[in-house]
Amino acid sequence: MAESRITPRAQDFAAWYQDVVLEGDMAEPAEIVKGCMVIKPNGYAVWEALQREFDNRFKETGHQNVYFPLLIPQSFLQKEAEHVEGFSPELAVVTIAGGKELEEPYVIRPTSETIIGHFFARWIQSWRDLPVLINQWANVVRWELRTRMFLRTSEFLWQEGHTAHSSHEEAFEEVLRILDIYAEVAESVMAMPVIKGMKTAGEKFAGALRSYSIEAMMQNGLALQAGTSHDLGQNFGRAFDVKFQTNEGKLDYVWQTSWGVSTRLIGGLIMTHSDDKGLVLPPRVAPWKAVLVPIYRKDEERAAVLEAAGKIAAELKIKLDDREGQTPGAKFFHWERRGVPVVMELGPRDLASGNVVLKRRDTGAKEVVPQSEAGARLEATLASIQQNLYGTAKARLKENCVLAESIEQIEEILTPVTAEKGGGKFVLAHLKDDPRCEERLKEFKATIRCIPMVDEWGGGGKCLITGEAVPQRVVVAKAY
RNA sequence: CGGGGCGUAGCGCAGCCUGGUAGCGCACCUGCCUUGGGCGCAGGGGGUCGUGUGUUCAAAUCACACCGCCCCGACCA
Repeated sequence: MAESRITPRAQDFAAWYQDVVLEGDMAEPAEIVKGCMVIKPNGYAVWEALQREFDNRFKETGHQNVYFPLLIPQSFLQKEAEHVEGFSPELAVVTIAGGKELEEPYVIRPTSETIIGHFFARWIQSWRDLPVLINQWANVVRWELRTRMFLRTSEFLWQEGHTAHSSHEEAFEEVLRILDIYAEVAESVMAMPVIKGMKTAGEKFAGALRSYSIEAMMQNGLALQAGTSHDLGQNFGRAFDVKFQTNEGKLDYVWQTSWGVSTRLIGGLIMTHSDDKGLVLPPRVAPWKAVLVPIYRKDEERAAVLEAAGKIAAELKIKLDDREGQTPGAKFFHWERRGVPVVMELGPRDLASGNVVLKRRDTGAKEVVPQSEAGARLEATLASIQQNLYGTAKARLKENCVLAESIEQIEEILTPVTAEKGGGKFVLAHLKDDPRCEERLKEFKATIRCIPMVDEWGGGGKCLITGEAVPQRVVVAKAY
């Protein structure tokens, strides 16, 4: 009967996640292409919603979209020492094209700093050419050993912003401006609370001076890096000879930034809100805000109900599920699994009373409202769902941020944590940004996720490993 | 890439040990009937048994190799 094929979260979180993705019709593994996935309409529509939100904000802050080649000469990667070292293991390389071995192989872009650096050098001569503020929506390939749909696949979709500035101050402002945009979209659109912070030297982008990220907490307590913004300093400017003449007539290398969010966000969205019944989508990213299911027994009812339902659906701009041969019950389950925020019902009883039934996905609560107020009630309910999802996620994040005063205590908190079993926490502890600390944490598979930009955890102390004074606590967690 | 599991109809599985030419449930199609949380009955369609090689009179079944997926580990958005 009403048997959910979705593994309960408490039983196996990793299996639950996969079930939700599949049952929610978001994506499926591209079993013929290793480590890749097919994003299905219900999943791609969420990506399009996110694209719109980000793209609008990028445009509002002066960025323009561009497109650079998928293939990058292999030698380009090697121009920045740290960059090549960081990406080499995961590159896919094209060595043959047009039936002939290439003189110089192309790598399929894992990210575009290098090829963009090359063109920046051609475009930029004077301080008057700066800043350059561009963004591209693209696919990238990083050969991953272990993949999970949306969270880590060998090919994924993202946006990568690349900017060049005449001063470090200006570049750094850009880095933070973008990080704010990422946090704002995550929280207000995706209803996914995040912690903004700086990455440690060991976790930063290969080739960057400093990296910043937003870190979200999944329902199993694991951390998910949901967006990154990098201060590249002059590293790529030097590597690609991107020089400009200052207004004092001197030559200097440009100061660059790069920043990105990917389809991984969808994985984060799923693991933040969904439940044992399946996908739960915040209204602001849901492909369908509401679906109307008509209910009827006899042919006379059928005609009347469908006519009224069609009118309501058209008026409210929602989907009418008028498929034949499916019972209403089957339809309810269908849309529930797919995360539709509100499912409305209209049957003979409602026709007689002039009402319509609204059922919200997050709480499962049903409400009967007059048809004349349906539009207003729907809007209010959607707003309430959006708020409720954020509130729940925010409360979970708060509850699962805990303090620790020794490395053993951190270990004790995080050791039982796994992706399947959950139980994860964000442990706030005094640790220095130092390889010795990260080595120790690695023993129990935890990492310093970030050094929060806003310290809500009581300021400085002594590093639990090195004993040196540190200005604030850092976030330690197990992560995807 | 190492360890473990899996691969048979769209999905979930049985059959494999003990070789003899493929079956069940759901889904799908047709008809009737039903429809306020996964209706029912009757009839019907659909499978290179992941791929390849080998053993054999005969391979889903035995052997070897490869591919893919899932979980665990090392590497990462």
